[in-house]
Amino acid sequence: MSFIFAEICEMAISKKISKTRIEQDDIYSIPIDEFFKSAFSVDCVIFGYHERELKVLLIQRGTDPFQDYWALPGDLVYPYEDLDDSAKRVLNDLTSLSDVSMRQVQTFGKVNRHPLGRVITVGYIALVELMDINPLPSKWAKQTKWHSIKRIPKLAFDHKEILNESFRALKDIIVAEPLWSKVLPEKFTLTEFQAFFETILQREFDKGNFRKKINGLKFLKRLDESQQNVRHRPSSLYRFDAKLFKQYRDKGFVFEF
Amino acid sequence: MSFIFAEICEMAISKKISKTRIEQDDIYSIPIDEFFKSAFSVDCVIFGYHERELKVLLIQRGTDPFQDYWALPGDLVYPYEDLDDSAKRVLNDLTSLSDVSMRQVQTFGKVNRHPLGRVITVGYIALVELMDINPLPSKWAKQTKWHSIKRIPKLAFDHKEILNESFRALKDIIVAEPLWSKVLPEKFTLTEFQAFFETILQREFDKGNFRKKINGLKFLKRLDESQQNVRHRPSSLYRFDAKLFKQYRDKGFVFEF
DNA sequence: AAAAAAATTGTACTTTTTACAAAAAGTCCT
DNA sequence: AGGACTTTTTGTAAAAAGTACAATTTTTTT
Repeated sequence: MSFIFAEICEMAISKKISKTRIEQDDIYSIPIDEFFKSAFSVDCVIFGYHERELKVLLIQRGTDPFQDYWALPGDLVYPYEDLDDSAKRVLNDLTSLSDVSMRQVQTFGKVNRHPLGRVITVGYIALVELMDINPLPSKWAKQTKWHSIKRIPKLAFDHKEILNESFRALKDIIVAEPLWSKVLPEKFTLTEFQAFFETILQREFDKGNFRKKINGLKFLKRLDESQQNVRHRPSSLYRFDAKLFKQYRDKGFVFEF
Repeated sequence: MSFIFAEICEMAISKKISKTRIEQDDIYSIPIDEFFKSAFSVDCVIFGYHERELKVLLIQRGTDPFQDYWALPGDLVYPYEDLDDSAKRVLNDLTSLSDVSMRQVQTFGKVNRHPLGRVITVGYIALVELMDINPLPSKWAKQTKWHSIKRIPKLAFDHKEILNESFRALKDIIVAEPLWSKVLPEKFTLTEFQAFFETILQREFDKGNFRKKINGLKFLKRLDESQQNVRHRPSSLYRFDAKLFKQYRDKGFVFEF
């Protein structure tokens, strides 16, 4: 299954669906049908993490409006589809990932945010390990590419605003949700663990103090193994225990940095 | 101007707009128009605070579906209306308040959340001083009433879930936004200030330690006045300085309890 | 004048944070 | 083998923040 938003846009242009907007005060003079000449979409901010680098998966639009602009992947919500499922579908179409949870961030509903009609869009985010993914080409996009969060090009529609809010939301979420477990290797060092937070929160921590803070968290289980093939003192490896973490979170645990 | 959602529902029943749902996998077999047979609404959780009491403004539905059930006030988003404005309109229709900011919380988009068709709804919250308001009767609701947050009746649609998420969001927001300034008298005592947080966060603080924590916050300006007509030692009065608070917040200030 | 009520201040103790330093455990090079 | 080097790991002392109360103050009421 693949995206159809672009095609609907083209039909909208030719058929002039929803192209005229009513701007009057007497609500009763608006035909009932007008309330249904609108659509909702989802836009997905897919963050990719790999070795201290945070990137965002963008597509380059192949059709008007905003032809050739970079944009967030997204699509209209299907009539028989739950909103959350719709975001999952977009992710799956683009990356073939199916077990990644998408998290709702915010809804954007300015009247003129889409030039072809009334489209309210819901922003979703996900965080994935960049190397797990081979972004699929999509017939309505010229290309699909990872962009460093530090160098985002001009984006179509209000996608820059959506991205900004999403990045802010990501920072809030990683202190409460174990997103690192989807992104770090199964066995990881505390330095890698720290780097994850430093990259996303865009600040640095004192090594000793960071360790002290996470020391005693039982869901980070120290193994009897060490790093191999490093040219310095090897670090102990740790493993994430999802069950124990669940207990922590149920009691209200969040990281506090 | 008044609500029309109920009327549209009735027309939907009689005309059977959107009553059938497509449940098939081949997206291309869905007529394009079907994508536009959907609507979005806003639902508003209007919290009212007054003297250590937190309430929610609910309406009792006068029409099907969910006739006689209590529900959150809400309406369809008009075709020419920004999403945020739509929430403001609902608040204004109900309370005549126009300068209260509504804050978006979350969007609810399950396919079957509305029995008459596909309606995605966006939840908004506001906090107001209960006594400032004389809730207006509305012709499509049997009555409008404040309900204590501790005794919420069974609600229509998925409104209980919306309310739960909204209350959680309110707790998050009051540590960052000066909502108390909309709800406390212009000159207030530190005890009143403390009671505000205790009521909404549903926990108690030590008097002395609470004062210590907010001591030195320059946006709480101690006045040369005291309480009058109390049967005990009168408390000093304080005033909120919005300008100074803005400086604090711009530097990332939040209350931490 | 004493009692009562709540505001306000103080105090001693514990815990957490912060900034650094020192020690440890490997590899690399001569 | 031994020292240089790099990074991990542990430690430590001072500062700051949080906690649980107790004592004091200021007013009204009896």
